[in-house]
Amino acid sequence: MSKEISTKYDPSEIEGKWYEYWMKQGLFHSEPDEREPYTVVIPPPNVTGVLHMGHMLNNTIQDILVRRARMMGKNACWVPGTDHASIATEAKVVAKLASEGIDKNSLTREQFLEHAWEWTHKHGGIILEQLKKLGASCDWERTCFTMDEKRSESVIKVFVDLYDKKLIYRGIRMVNWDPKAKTALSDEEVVHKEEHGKLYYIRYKLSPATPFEDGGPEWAVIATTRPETIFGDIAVCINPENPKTAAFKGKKLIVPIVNREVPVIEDEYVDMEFGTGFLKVTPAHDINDYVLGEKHNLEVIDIFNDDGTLNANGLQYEGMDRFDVKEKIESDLDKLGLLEKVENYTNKVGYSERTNVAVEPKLSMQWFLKMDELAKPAIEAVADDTIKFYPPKFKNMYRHWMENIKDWCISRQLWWGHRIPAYYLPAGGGYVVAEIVEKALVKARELSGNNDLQIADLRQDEDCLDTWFSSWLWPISVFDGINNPDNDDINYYYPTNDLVTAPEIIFFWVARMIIAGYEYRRTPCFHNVYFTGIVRDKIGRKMSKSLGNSPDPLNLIAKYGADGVRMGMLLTSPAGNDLPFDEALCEQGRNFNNKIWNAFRLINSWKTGDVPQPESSTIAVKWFDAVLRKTVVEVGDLFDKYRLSETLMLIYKLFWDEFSSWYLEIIKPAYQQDIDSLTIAKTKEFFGSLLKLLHPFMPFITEEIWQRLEYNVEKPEDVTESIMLAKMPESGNIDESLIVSFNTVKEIVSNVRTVRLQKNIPNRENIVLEIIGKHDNELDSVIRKMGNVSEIRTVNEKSAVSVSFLVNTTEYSIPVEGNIDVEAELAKLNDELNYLEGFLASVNKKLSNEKFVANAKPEIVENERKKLSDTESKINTVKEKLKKATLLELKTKN
RNA sequence: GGGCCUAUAGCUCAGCUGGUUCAGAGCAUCUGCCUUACAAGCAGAGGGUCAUAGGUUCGAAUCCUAUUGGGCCCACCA
Repeated sequence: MSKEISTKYDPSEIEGKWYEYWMKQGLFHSEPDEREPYTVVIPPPNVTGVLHMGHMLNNTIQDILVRRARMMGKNACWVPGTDHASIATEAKVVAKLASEGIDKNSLTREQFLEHAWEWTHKHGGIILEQLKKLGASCDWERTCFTMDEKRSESVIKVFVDLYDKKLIYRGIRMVNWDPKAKTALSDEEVVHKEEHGKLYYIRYKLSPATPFEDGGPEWAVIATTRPETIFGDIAVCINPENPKTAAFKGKKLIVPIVNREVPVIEDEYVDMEFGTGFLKVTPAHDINDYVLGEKHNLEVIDIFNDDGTLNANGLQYEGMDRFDVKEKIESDLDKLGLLEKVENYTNKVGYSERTNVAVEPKLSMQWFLKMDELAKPAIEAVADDTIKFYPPKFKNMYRHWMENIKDWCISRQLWWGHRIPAYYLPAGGGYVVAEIVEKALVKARELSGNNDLQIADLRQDEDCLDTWFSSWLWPISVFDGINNPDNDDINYYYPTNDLVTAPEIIFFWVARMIIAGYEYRRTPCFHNVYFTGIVRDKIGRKMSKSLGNSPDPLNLIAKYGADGVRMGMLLTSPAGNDLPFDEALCEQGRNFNNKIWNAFRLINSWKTGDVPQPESSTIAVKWFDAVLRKTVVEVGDLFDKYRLSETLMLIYKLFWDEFSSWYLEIIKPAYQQDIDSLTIAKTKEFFGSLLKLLHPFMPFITEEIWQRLEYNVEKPEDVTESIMLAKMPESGNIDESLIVSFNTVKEIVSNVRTVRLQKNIPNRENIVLEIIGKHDNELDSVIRKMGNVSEIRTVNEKSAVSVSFLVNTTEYSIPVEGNIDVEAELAKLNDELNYLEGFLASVNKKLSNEKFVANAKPEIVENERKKLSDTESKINTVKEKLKKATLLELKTKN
């Protein structure tokens, strides 16, 4: 190792080298064995996605947990994979086709899927390669895809199973319909825009069938933003509590133009303050009206074609576009004298993200999963902490949602996904559900009693399943536990241990996985859920592609190294809190890398010689050993609480402050002197322990230095054993008293340094330290070395010209040359006295308060008494100093 | 509108069941240093009425109530 080592740590070569080495050695791979398993399944990113800061954070945390578990002697297995993300991927493929001038609607399902697979193969898995740059220690041999063979089979199997359990049913539901693309949209694909529209006040005449006895009003006035939907009106609703509309209870009204007689119904849903208090009920074209309609058992009249024009229910308006009808009907109503007034009105209208046309609520037949029974064990598991949430505040949210859970609409009008295994018989003959079409045929023949039915007679449902319907099985399906519920992997690795994910998918994903876990394994699917925050930019905006405010993680890695970026992310991300990301944090991470690197350079440069161990080194070794053990305990506690930021900060301080600034400085031999063999051995051992503690956070640099430190090697091929296989340091007995007395030493040294700075005494210049009072001299060798003190002597009277300071109740004094600023000294002492006397007064006040002495716990009262005596003694010392200083001032003046 | 969370140094956060780890950490700032590991560094210093107003208590950053500000989730008003 005679080669010059750079003063700057350069991660660029090192990181790639070690990742390759780990892979080659198969260190990420796990097989069941007799060790305790530790399992994490990755939240599968979109198969065609690219790495963003959210992934960076999420996967860094997983890697930290996994690497630590591995070094704690567990058989750690982190299963990676990707999600087919039906909506997002299909949208991307549609857009790509459109850019080539191909309309999705012109393709058959098979043709489209061919394009989609092509796209998936081309862009798929890029993100997994990016994760490797980050250092993710996933078991890549186990990589899964939600649409690969085993996972698809699992999904279909579960669908059939739930259907057979009568938990899946078909039902009508309001979907967001895009009349231009002629497709249903998910809520996520709808953007709400403020729109300046109109509010129409329309007269609905009273039906002659239900007249007012004594000549009441001729009509009810109804305010609506959508007069074109009157063809679908089936009722008018009022609030039963509303006095303004009470006269119309039980009456019937005539829908204008349509001339349909509809009842006045009553429901609390109606806002008494809005409009006139009358609400027209159009169940087919408004979600709330639909709910009302269901509740009151109303007929549903759909008035639109798929392209947004009116159908036959629109009477003479049939074939016209919805927006044209709106205008036409306004003037027609006006002509009929049924339009009372029109007001300007601003409301929010949903637009299709893709085609930018107003979304039309539309009823359609969908598949649903009954949730209430399935949810029960999942509610309990979180409530009783069988599954723990970090931070726990999300328990409330979870419970609230789960207790009000609605049936899950699992069908999507998309092609990219798992096609629903339902097969329709010809001519309204019903349908059957089966894993494969051959089985479906058997069932269909049974159902119809027609043995001549052929596969070709069956028509498979066009829809595919919600993406989450495959991801909810993820912790089970990655171990093939659906298809082979008793295989070795699932028996060993399941339940998984920790899940790391974002709180925004707590319902989409986390809750449903828990449900599936109980339904298919009767056990929790994981024990702990760590919720990360949202990565935001400096001004607090969520990082997103559309805002363009997200740095490219790979660029950051190139700039600061993966270890640096990992540390940057971790420094500021307590569980569940948002992470205001700032590149400066990566800089801090990089700087820390450099610090570690240089500590290594220092130790590496020492030559071991046949010299005795200096007393200060003996002490330093004992002391650091104690501090290290103590930190190991604290690190364990923090990990148990998933307080990763704090853990990293703790190790950071251990390395930077305790190890580098104190320990290394104490044991550092004088220039060109050798170090003793005892100290160097212990130092390397300490450094190794520090590297191990740091490894989960900063895998690359720790491996690099570990190899050089332990084995003096430069090439990975020379390696005997990776740090990944090393055992985490253990705590053992901690010499607490040494830590305490060392802290006093630190304080003394720090004061000495302050005096040097204030009095312009260069560090290389020796000083003498005088002690007035009680002092334990066991650690004096450390004070000598760190303060560059030539002599420490106990005196009764300190030197006349000196600067002194107080540590605990002992006064320390440094004789200085020349004059000292007595006035400043006096002022300082007076300040100190004032403070102490004020403090004393407050302590006295407490102690003279009978209620305090009577009610407070004895140890607390005792403590106050101790404070009292300590403060009194300090005051005496300060007064003494003041007296002398005053004398001195007089002397100098004379 | 319903529910949940939150407010502590310039920034990001600790501060556990009220009382010496009660006002703390890192970063940033300021001062002095190119000291033979590291200027991506070393040594030192300053900085907060713990959002506001009440209350409980011998004692409140900590518990309660209200107000204000911030955030999140759900439902979204014809």
